[in-house]
Amino acid sequence: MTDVVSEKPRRGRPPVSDAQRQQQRLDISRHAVRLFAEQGVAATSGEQIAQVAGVSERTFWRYFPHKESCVEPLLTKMIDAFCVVLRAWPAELGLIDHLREAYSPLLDSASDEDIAAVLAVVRLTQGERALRAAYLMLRERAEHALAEALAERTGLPPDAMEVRVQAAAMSAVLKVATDDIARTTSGGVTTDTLDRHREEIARALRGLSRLR
Amino acid sequence: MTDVVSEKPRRGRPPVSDAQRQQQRLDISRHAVRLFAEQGVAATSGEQIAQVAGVSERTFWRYFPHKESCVEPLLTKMIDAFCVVLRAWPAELGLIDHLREAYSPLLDSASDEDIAAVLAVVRLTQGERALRAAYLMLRERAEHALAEALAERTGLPPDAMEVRVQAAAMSAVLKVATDDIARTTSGGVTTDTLDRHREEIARALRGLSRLR
DNA sequence: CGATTATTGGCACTCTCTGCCACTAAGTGA
DNA sequence: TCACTTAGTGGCAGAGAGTGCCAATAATCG
Repeated sequence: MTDVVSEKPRRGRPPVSDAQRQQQRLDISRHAVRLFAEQGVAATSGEQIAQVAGVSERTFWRYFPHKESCVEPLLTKMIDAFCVVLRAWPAELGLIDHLREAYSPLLDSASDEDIAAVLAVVRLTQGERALRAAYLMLRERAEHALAEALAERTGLPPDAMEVRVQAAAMSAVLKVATDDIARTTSGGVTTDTLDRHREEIARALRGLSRLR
Repeated sequence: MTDVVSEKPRRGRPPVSDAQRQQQRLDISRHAVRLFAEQGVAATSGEQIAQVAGVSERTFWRYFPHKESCVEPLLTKMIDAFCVVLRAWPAELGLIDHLREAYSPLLDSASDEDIAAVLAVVRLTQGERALRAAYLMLRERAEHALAEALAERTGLPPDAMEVRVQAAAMSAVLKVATDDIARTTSGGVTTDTLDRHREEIARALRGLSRLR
């Protein structure tokens, strides 16, 4: 017994790969978000989402423990992308400059439709309390990721007060900027939507440091 | 018709005063929070809360549209108190100094039991997702109040980007500090629990301004 | 193919929350 | 005091959210 966990003769049907599961979730997510936007969250039943997504209601509830978590896959896609950018933040560069350099590629990594869908969700959260709550939970998860990136950068432990405070502040700034972009971007997503978002973030970060 | 709204011959049973309604909500809230802490949120049914609070289940659901909103009255009591302190923040004083002067009276305005209950709730939100979501929603409501105070102080409109950003950042700092206090305060509430909280906030605010 | 394990779908059930209606409570003017 | 009017309460039925359980199916290996 050289390795406790590797002792796997592996018989029977193998579990579905994690990537495939994520893909399936994302798929259902897109359907759900469309319905949410068209009819509102309350008026969209789990049964209906399952139906348009082509799965049984039972499996739908297995993929999403709560109805509102349908927005999760789409939103985390965007938030995770931002975290990747953050983690690549070189020590010698200011954050704003780094964003200007690295944030644009985000446009390429996601389809226009997904970006539009994400903005639609954020816009929805302004009026739908349940969605807003789910959204805030996701942002807090992102806050932890942000704290880790910050910790790595500064050498402090990720649960150090200073790290957590700065992560929380940056996360809050991101939230405000994103809300603003979502609110003011009514129609389709053009190339400069994300450019505007990046500049908005940069501006907000500058505004933050002016806090006395 | 000197006044459009005052034209009220007022017949029939008058509505209960707002204060009375709040009191009733607070009352139920205390029962609910105790049950939540003892058994967990999921294991506590609306029927049970209604029973120990001495109202019918139907009226309970009228007072609280969602089970988790039972924590609202207790939490807003604390958050509102902080907003009052903020609104009294004189222009010539630094925030940290102002807190040191004005925050302590909070101790007098609420009973020890309520303070302990609030901390218990915040501690609960660390493990109970549904409660955390409700908590974050409340904090966001507080964020708006904070933005208004900030706007009044600076003369800017409350929806100006700079105001919203700073309010969001301060709100986030408050959240982190409160989480920390709730986590480290295991037993009873002593006089210096809030003192520690105040200093924690002050320290966090200083840490915030060090963000580059 | 047969054994084995993962995933799915169906069914029944509990719990949350709402609409509706009758009933009681608390006031008004006659 | 009695009608009258309005507000709040409780009961009941029902839709929807979500879960546990089990049978059916799918995927893999020998």
